[in-house]
Amino acid sequence: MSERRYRPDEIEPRWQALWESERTWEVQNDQGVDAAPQRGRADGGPPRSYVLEMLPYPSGEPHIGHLKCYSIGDAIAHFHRRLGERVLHPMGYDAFGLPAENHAIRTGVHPRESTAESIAAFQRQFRSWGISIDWSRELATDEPSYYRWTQWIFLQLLRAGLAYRREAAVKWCPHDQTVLANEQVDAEGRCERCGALVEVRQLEQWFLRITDYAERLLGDLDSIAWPEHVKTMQRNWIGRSEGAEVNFRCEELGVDYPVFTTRPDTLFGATFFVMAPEHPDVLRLAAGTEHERTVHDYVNHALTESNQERGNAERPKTGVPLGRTVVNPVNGEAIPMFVADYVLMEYGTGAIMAVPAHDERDYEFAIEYGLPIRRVVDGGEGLPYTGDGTIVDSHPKFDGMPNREALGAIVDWLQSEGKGHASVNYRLRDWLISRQRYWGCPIPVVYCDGCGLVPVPEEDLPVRLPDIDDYQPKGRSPLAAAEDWVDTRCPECGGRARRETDTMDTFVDSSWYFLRYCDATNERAAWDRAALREWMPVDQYIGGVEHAILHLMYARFLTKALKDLDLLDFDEPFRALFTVGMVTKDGAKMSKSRGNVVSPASIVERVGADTARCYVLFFGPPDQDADWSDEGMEGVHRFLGRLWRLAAETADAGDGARAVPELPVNAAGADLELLRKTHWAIEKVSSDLRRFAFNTAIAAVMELLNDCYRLREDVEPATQAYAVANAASLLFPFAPFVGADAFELLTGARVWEQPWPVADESLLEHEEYELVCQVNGRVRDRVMAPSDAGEAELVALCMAAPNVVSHVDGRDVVRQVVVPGRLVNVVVR
RNA sequence: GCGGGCGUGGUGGAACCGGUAGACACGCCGGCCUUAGGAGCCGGUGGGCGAAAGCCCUUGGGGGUUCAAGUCCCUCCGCCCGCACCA
Repeated sequence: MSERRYRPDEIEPRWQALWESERTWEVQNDQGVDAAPQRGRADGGPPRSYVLEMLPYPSGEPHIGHLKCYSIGDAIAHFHRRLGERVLHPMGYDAFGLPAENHAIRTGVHPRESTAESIAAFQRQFRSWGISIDWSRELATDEPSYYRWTQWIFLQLLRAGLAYRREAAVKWCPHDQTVLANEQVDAEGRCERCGALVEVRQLEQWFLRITDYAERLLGDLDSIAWPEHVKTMQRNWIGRSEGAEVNFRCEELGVDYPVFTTRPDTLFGATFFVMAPEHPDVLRLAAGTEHERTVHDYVNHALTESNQERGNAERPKTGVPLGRTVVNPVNGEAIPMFVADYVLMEYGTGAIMAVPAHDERDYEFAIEYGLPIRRVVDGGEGLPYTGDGTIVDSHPKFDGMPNREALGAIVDWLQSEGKGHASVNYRLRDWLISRQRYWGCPIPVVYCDGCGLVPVPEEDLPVRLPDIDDYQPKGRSPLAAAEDWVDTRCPECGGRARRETDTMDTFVDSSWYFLRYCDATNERAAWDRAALREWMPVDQYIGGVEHAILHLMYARFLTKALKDLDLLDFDEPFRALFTVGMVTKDGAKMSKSRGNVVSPASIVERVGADTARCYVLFFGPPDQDADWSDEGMEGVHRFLGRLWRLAAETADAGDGARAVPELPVNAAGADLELLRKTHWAIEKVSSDLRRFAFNTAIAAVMELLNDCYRLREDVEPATQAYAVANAASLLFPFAPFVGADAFELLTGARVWEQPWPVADESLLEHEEYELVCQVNGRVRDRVMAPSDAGEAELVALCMAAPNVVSHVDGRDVVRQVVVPGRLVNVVVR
């Protein structure tokens, strides 16, 4: 036998070069304008599918997490291609963003350069990994040819009133010197990027009206095939609450203050009223009262506190009286007003009715300040009581009713009296997209002294990001320093105007890139609608669970907004989602500071890309976190070597006439056994691929290969060639280089041009099987049983099994449970 | 506190619908081949008792449903994730 060695360093570059020169993975859009074929249409050619992994943020070199994500996506893409579908599998880069700018601040290197360098590294490695990308559609969000259309989308939103500008209390990161979206502030009130404690500032900012879509963002979750935990996270984030809005009137000022409550059934128990320190009327209310000074001080103190301090539910409740009262509309009672920082301006109306008997926070406050507590729901012992019960001491109309029932009745009554109405509240806030940073997409508006805010005309797009020298954050956008750029003409009156100097949150860029891939080179429009009809929505989206809220919510929102603007034809961008688990090392997240980073490039250099790809798919279910181990990887490497060598040996031993092997007929003995194993593996890998069980799919190919080795002395050469070629074919989606090379050695053919193998039903069946014989549920013996045996025959076989006989041993047989194809359980007493 | 998930050999994991627990791989042990091997091939490997046949135990703990439970139900323990002063 010749000494053949598996040499990934020779095999892999050869196939890379072929796929690159032949542009193997490119797909064309249909050109016919009228055709605008619907996806999957019977007469529209092969079915299509759109397989997409989240685009990477190019910073430095790709890491193992990228390798895992793109190995998953690539396996799915290959599988669908070989099932006969036309697969769109593109790639791009989320190239704007803070890290590149911070790097520029440190080194002076322009973000465009460092980003381009990183993109080049990603391109190199994606090719070396053999990811089957349609490179003709490649994009980067920092290219004017891309962000031109990001700006165009902004203008459409602006015109529709979905983008707006207002002054607001916003989250400000003192380190990065920029405002942040709510979503970019973590639970401790820290900037998600740099970890600095976030402050609150009043600033004029751009917002997108995502709250208009809260109900649809929530409801449409039911229509998409996403992991339940991601849907749950989005539901929590949207935070829908049903209740009522009720007006409390301050007679002294003649102003109505609406409050939102989820418990209108407890309205009669309201004994005081609380406003948030940020409420615009707080100072006005206190003015002229003896409390003016203390309110002023309290509000000032509250506003300077960090979110972290404010957000701590554990600390004692504080607040001060406003010296005013409001009237409870249900009973005409005047109750005192307070300002307290446990009431949030961002939620509801910034004011609450306080029902200390039935709310823990109000209770705590009432105890602290000696306020009356009035029970109106009879139920469990002790106060506060937040459970259900019977309404008491409220109003003859409602007393005695179960509180859930009273809730609706009270809302109806309020509504008929004009004192309130049913209402729904959301936790979701409008999306703040202004960033006082340089490396982002310029917001395409100008400010004219005469005309005010003027959108840049679409024909003048893109508003190009100018080059600057000084990236140092100064509390306003570094762009403000580019005077030549800021000074411009008003598109309406031609007079002097100044450009908007804030840039957009990078999440805007990544909220529509999947649309651009469908028509990536279109210079006249962001997309041709027919191109979107061909590919969208994405059939399978793949990416890290860390984007469960931010990116995935924004992309859904923008898709719905664009549909409402009649710019596309679907409501949801991603039909199915798969979330990729993290790769750790020694149980911890890989990081430079820990020194536990596994570099894909060095792994590929050492053992080849196939081993690296197969291993990240083999070492556990892909949606779970998994720990990297070099030893585990060696096992996969050995397996690939075994496959390749057996393919080479089998080819060498043949007569040189290579062809895709046909299924050998009339096989028996070892030949039949190996053919059965082959078809078992075909079935197993196919079904495992459909459920993203790559680890068990690869294990099935290992089993097949183990049998090829075990039986190789006993089978015909044709049988062996058939089995090994199928092993290579099944492995191709996970290890494309070895898969293609081994298959070619045996057959002379290109494996990716072969249809995915189909298991032969007759080979999946056996004429007999091992029947498990149980006595009282415990396995006592195993006997061979004919596959077509009836229940009576199976019982007889089982009862005759030696070890069953000894366990039954004259005891009474109560019953026999037969599971054909599996077991017989004899129940004795 | 609310919501979601998880707990299986020395290790990563498998068992998809309640039906042979531990596939596959790592590690370890043994054999073969070789001048040599950190190469390759073959075999063994949950724990206990036993010469063997076989028996007993075993999926975080306890209880239950069932002919049959890793899987379903209850309960407790531990871990992970998301949300959280959200009215």
